[in-house]
Amino acid sequence: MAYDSLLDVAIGQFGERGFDGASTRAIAAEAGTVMSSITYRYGSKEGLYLACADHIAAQLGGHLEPALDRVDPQGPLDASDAVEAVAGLVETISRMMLIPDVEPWAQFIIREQQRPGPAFERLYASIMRRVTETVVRLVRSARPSLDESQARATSITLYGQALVLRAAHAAVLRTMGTERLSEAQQELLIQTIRANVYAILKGEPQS
Amino acid sequence: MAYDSLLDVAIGQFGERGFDGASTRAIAAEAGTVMSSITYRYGSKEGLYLACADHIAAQLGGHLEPALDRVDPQGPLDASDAVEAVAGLVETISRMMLIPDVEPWAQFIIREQQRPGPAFERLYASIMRRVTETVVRLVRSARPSLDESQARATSITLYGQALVLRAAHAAVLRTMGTERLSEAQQELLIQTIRANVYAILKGEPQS
DNA sequence: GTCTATACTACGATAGAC
DNA sequence: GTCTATCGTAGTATAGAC
Repeated sequence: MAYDSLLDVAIGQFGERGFDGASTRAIAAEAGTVMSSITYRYGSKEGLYLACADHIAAQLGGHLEPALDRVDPQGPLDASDAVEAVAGLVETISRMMLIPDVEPWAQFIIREQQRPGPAFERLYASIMRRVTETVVRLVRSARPSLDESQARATSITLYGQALVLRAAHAAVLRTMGTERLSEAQQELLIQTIRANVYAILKGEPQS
Repeated sequence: MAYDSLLDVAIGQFGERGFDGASTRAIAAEAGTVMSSITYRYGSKEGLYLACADHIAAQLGGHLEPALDRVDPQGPLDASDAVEAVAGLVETISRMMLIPDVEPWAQFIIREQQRPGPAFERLYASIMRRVTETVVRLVRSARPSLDESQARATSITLYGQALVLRAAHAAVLRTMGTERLSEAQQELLIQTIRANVYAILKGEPQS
């Protein structure tokens, strides 16, 4: 149990303070053990960091893979079914961004995106790639008039609407005029995003 | 000149490595001076950090205030003019996100958003607030059927489409299948965002 | 005003007790 | 396996030379 506790604490610390800023001593102390446990279990501070990335990827998978499985194995889709599928996926991602538990993961990933290293590689290969490629494929089904690049650009903007809830969390709170998002405010944001997905994917007559 | 150089270097280092990870010695050395200059000029490492926030706010203002001035003093707007104004503002913000010079500022701000402190306070008060409030006001003109909360939620999602270009830069590059965004790819992303703004703000008949 | 020298603290890693 | 003790390095801050 000390095992998982060490990882969870480390994700929080790395996310909050960055790789250099986080202290192995502080991580170990918060997890109720001593610094040399980290060396013993993970070899080094960097080993712990990579183990955090793998742990996050597994947790993200747990949240997203059920939704991905629901749309992934299917063949070519009817356009309006594809719109529905994208809206559902983006909603799932948006809801995830609002779960308190994912806050440390999100901070870790956002940090890692700014200067991607081996940890980002693992995250991308294990879960992010599947999410983006699935959305791109669905967007192409929803709007066949888009070419591959246009569908990829559109997918990025759809993702951005969910991402902003975490990446600019402080600004979101101020814009909504609160210190904590109420249930109703969260639902309003999610339904707004969902409506935008429909507007974006249906906004142009399909050829 | 050593003055500004110290700030620019510090913004890059703080953005990249975080407050704790950045070293005053390294910052001073990269700026061609010694660590004690920082103590002398800014009092402490934290004083330097706050000075960085003010410097960034001033630079952001230089990029955004001309566009804000263009739409701000006007009274109630025709809905389609308001849509046009929002599209122009979001485009300005999106283009800013893609300028190489703003990368260090963006990293600094994103970091600060994850655990906002006094530096975020300064950034928000001096420039971010004006941007968000202006967009909210324009969105309400563009879609009078939205109430205040809905307009705020919509504004957040519009901002998210620009933010993702920086906050998830590594994922954007992979999704677009490149290691650096070409001019054409940048333009594609911006035009996609612009089209989305139109789709979102015109997507519903106005009451 | 800018630098050198230094005080003090905390870091990651390792060796060895148990 | 888990802890204590310790090494070498690097951090911020300060005092004082020039």
